[in-house]
Amino acid sequence: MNTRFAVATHILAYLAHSKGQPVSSEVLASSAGTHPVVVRRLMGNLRDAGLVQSQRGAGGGTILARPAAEISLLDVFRAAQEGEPDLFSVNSTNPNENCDLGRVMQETLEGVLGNAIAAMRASLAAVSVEQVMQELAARRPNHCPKAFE
Amino acid sequence: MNTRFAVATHILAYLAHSKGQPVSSEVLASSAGTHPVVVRRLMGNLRDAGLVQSQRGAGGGTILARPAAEISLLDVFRAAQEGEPDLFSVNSTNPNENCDLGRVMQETLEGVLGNAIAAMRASLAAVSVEQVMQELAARRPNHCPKAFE
DNA sequence: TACATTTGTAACAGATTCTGTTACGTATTC
DNA sequence: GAATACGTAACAGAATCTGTTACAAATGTA
Repeated sequence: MNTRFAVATHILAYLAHSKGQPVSSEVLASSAGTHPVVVRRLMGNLRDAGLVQSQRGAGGGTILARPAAEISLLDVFRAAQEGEPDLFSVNSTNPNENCDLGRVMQETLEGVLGNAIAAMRASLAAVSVEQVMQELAARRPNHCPKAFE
Repeated sequence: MNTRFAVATHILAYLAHSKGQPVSSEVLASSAGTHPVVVRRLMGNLRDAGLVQSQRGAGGGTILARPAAEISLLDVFRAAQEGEPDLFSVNSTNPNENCDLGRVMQETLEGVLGNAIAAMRASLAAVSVEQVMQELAARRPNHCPKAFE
């Protein structure tokens, strides 16, 4: 699993914490331990998914497009992985041989994994960004004022 | 997800089908659509996990080390990914800054995903290699004699 | 014994992916 | 008009994955 999901969740939890106040990509990148362009790149996905709104120019930045309680981690996961190869797909080799055993194998495995994938999605859908933000705040009482305040 | 899981399942289903008869890496590779060395490399993992037994020399090859009904896809998954970075781990950046927000975030996300991962493992554990082999056989009545017989 | 077969393993190339970084145009505020 | 901040393209370095070659070791057979 790439870092997109963790960074996106980090960003959204931060935005949930600074209610309404636009946050710049530089501040978010500093908190998430990455580069501002990486944040802005991810932000494109979150914006397309309707999770955040950005504003250019001095004093600009990004805010949540809807209440943090109404953004699930499944929303975040889908937005972060949008346009990427499906993380849950069963990769097989076996291109277009004269035999379709590869395809049947892939379908069989996908059928086997179907229930597990649905369970994972349901688990992500049951947790909101606000819950994550509150758990983070609870677990770090007075640390790192620069990173998450 | 890399192709190891699919190839390993393919190999074991094949071995389950050719009961007791050793199968060479060349035949397995031809069926799985990959290279014999790839099969032998994977076979090292399956051997270490106690799922197969190999024999060198003329007439050698690989056989299942225990009945196919007693090998779950969770066994296969674990063996195939052994030594690889954990597929379910939440990768975050944030090395060793003065602040441990990255670690707390990772722990929080891993806590959130814990139930989903457990559900996925349970789903894999509930399916045996024999079931996969039978489903494959049922879904391809008379095709590809060279690939799976 | 000599030889063919097959595994075990190391080493490397090519492709792909991911992250970080630089660069620059555009929009917005003061 | 200047400073700020986003949006996006482009590229480099690292890492990963798969396929491939090469070769030693083991095993069965003539």
